[in-house]
Amino acid sequence: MLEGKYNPETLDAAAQALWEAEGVHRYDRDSTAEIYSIDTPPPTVSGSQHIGHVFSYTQAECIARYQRMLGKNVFYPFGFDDNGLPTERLTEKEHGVLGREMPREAFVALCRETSARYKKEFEALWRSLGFSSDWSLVYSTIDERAIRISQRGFLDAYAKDQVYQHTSPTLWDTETQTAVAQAELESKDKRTKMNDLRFDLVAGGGVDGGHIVIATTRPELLCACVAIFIHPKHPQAAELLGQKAKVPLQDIEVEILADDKVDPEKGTGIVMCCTFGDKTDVEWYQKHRLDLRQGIGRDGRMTDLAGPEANLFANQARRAILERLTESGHLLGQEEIANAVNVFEKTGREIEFLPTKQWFIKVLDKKAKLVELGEKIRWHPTHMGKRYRNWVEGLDWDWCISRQRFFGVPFPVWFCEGCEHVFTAPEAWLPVLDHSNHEITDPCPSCGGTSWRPENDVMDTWATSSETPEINAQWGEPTPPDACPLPMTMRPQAHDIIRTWAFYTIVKSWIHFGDIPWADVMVSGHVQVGGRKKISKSKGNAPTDPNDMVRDHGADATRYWALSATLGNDYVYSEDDLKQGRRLCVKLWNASKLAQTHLQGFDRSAVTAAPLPVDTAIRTSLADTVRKASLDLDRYEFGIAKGVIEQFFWGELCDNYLEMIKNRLYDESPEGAEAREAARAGLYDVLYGVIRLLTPFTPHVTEAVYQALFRASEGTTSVGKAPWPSAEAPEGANEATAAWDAGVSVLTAVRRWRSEEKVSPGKPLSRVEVRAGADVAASAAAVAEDVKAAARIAELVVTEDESLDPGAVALQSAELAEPPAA
RNA sequence: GGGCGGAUAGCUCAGCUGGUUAGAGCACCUCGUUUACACCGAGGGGGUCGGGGGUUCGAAUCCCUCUCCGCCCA
Repeated sequence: MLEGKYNPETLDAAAQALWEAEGVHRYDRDSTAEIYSIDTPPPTVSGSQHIGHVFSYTQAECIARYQRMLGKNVFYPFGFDDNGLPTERLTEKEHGVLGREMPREAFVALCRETSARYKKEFEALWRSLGFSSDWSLVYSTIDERAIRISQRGFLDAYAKDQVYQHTSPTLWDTETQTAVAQAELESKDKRTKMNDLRFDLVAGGGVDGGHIVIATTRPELLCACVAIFIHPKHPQAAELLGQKAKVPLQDIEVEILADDKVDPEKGTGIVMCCTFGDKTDVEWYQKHRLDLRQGIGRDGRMTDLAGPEANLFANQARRAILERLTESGHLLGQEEIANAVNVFEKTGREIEFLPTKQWFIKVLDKKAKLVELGEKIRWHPTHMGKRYRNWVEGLDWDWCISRQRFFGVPFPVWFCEGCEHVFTAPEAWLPVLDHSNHEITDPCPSCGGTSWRPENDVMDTWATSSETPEINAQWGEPTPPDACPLPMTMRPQAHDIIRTWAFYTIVKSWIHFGDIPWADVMVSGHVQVGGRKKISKSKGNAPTDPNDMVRDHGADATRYWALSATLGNDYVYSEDDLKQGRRLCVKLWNASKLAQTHLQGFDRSAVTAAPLPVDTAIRTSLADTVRKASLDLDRYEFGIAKGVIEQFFWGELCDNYLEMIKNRLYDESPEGAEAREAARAGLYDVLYGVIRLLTPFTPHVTEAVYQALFRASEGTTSVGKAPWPSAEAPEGANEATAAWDAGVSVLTAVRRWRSEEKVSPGKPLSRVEVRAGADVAASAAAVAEDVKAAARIAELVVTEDESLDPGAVALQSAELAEPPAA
């Protein structure tokens, strides 16, 4: 029974308890139905979830529910991305420790504890929103299965020659002291000084009096200067090429070389090359086979090469050496400029380039193939595919996957101490959690040595999260009890990580299977706050906490908000949407309570009465709504679908149909029995239809209605397992709809008259005459009784007026009924 | 500088394979408690669809251009 007012607090909990107890959302491993699998993004366990998570995850959840109601076997797992740097940094912050300053085992244990705690919190939020995930399929990227599959993925790539180890200048973060990948960079505008420095030219044995001027933002790197470059077409090129210059304050003479990468417009058109100030330096170092003079160490401090500035951090060294350059007269000028620098997204620190040995996955050699794969995938909205393509085409580096960190998936690899030959773990050893648990008994096949050194680096988080389809499919596992086939059906994710998560996943899938990882990608937008600002943790401008949202507005209203956007578009947070969602739930609750009073003891299967035109018309409208909503949901446009459904429910079912059938419903006389039965059947059908349509959006309130009014007769345990309603129009749809339209036109005319004349809708009218256009005049009679009921008219006269448009109605006269005697 | 979006009512957004007087919700104004619902109902005001060109019988919709905003890259 539906009793009292709509109360999401009790109703949400009851629905969720039912789903849990009945296992409603279990993936059915024995089913032969078509599988719809979703590669859910495992949220990063890095502190707190914000409303952006609720926004995008709910959008995918809506699709899961829709597909399930279409009869598909929905594989909808949940995962958590808890390995890697984000968890390390959270743990370091919470415990006031530094991973590199404590024993590795102890730090890893702390990380595990931290991630387990947050995981619990995360799961509680998703459950409170009514997510229809199969919680038995949950994974975490640091659990044994994920590690095993991640390592299997690495070994597969290694065996296929898709992974290599290489010492080269690598993107390096000096705060976390690890290599990072291109995708983890952000560019930031910084105010800095461009310094004009005098470099004296040397000829023969010494300075000959001539000099050149070089502009640099990084004078601290003078100690690492290895060459000077000039554009071959620079006016001074002919005279300077082949000469040498003395680096100010350093005991270094470097050659002046030509390269067309020098921008002749920038600075003086002559630049120094240091190892390494930026990416161009790296390119020149490799192309011109320059010396290596490493000025900055792994910890961001200057090396001994810096002389007096050794051990200072780069920015301190910059100040110090500028003082010395001023004193020595080498600093000729300074200008404040805005300079775009690359920083590591996790720390905000400027990236350095350090020559270190790292593991790389080959991507540059397969750009064309990756573009092609991207075109095989259906991107929703389509323009997101262009972003992927744009990223792939702009790649400059292979994918560096090794990190000099602690809490991550170990490389299942050892090196021969004698010859650095690589030993890879056999399959039976996976997961390799601790290298010391395994003993290599064979001698090195290359040098015969017997001493092996484990690889202590760990894999970057993305190296594992790029394997989520494989983790879901339980790729390579001995007995896959609930695996889904690959490629999966759909990947939901936000647009900012197309360049990372989507891209890396496609790379891995290509390497492992030569195929796409999923057929569809559903790309959601971001939540913004007033003024189209990005929500960011650092600004602390999140309008609300997701848990508060659910608590204050209910799960369904929260979902309603998230499902009000169009796919891929950023959406400004608005509390109005939450209120509107709540209103919809209240409306559905109240309409259902009305239905409940009239459907007591009603047996749908025993109905013999023929439907009246309005009953057929509302069924027709329902079918049309189903058709439209399905088309939108098929293309992942949940927001449009929701609008269509809402319009049907509120604007047609509540505002007109319920009003029109009220008299019939309340009429318990024997003469009215048949008309009443037809009305009850109509009410039953359209309400049952509309709660099913709304279930992907507001599953809790629709579940309450289903359990109270439909479960006994329909049989299915949950509305979430009920079949999606049919889009097939009933017999006589066209005539009925014409009659309905005529009736609504008359009804609207009477309502307008009441409003203009300030006559309460409740006051009965004894007689109303309207003039009507041809169409209305022809059809109105068929629905006259129901219109009279809704409009509270005793006698209705419709006269055709050829001067009116066919669908128009003009009220001619209306008479108030005598007020009842006091 | 390049790529991709966006700019429509006070606010948040639909509409954009060109075609009746450009829509919705909220907000605002007027009226009204009928036995599902005042978290309601009825009615109403409010927009030269960012600016400027062009194509067309006809443009919010297509083309060009400019301005501003967001994301990604350089």
